[in-house]
Amino acid sequence: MIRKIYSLLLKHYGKQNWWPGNRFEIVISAILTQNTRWENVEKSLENMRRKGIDSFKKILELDDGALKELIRPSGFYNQKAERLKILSEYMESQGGLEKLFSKNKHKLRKELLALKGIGPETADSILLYAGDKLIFPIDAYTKRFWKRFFGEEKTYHELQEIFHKELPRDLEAYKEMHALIVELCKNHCKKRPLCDSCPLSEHCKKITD
DNA sequence: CTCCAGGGGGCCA
DNA sequence: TGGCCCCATGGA
Repeated sequence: MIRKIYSLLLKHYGKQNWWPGNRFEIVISAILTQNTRWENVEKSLENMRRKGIDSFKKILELDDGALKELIRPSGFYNQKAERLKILSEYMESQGGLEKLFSKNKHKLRKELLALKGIGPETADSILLYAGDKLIFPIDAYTKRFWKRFFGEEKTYHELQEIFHKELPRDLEAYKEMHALIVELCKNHCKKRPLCDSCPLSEHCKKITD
């Protein structure tokens, strides 16, 4: 069923091509986008580019006030500035992204989760989109989608196991499916589902709370 | 004006 | 990953 949904969503919305940028930007935007609209994250990324902040080393060289100012559009800038610093120190201690992502993915995931400000979704997004690891991130949209579609609430781990078991073992499928579910929910899985025009309407249970 | 976004930490029971 | 509150900007 997951594969069927994937193919329906792909046909309806097309390829999303999330996070086509470089690994550095993917990693920092994983923090910046926490509970924040992507358009606001782009403003912050543009601020960083304009100042030539293109490495974790340069983030560490910024004083806290300057960093907060650059990322202000993404909201929660006090805590996100602190979290970017912590993440940058970790990244610098690892000797570069190549070495980092050559580690065992489960070991790396544990290390990321141990950092303040990195929870399951942020860690898994970094591993999938920056590290090209076959790990499927579960976000609020995915939980909402599952509840609408199958009528049951599942935990992060339960949902992740389901997608890992049923999705094609294919990086593009993982990356696209996560983005496609977000696109679907932005349009159709809100509090009041708009089942009629939903591309999955024929398969949806039409849960209305 | 209100609502909420591509979460996570801290704290509590 | 229990539940609740907090963090903050900016678009609709």
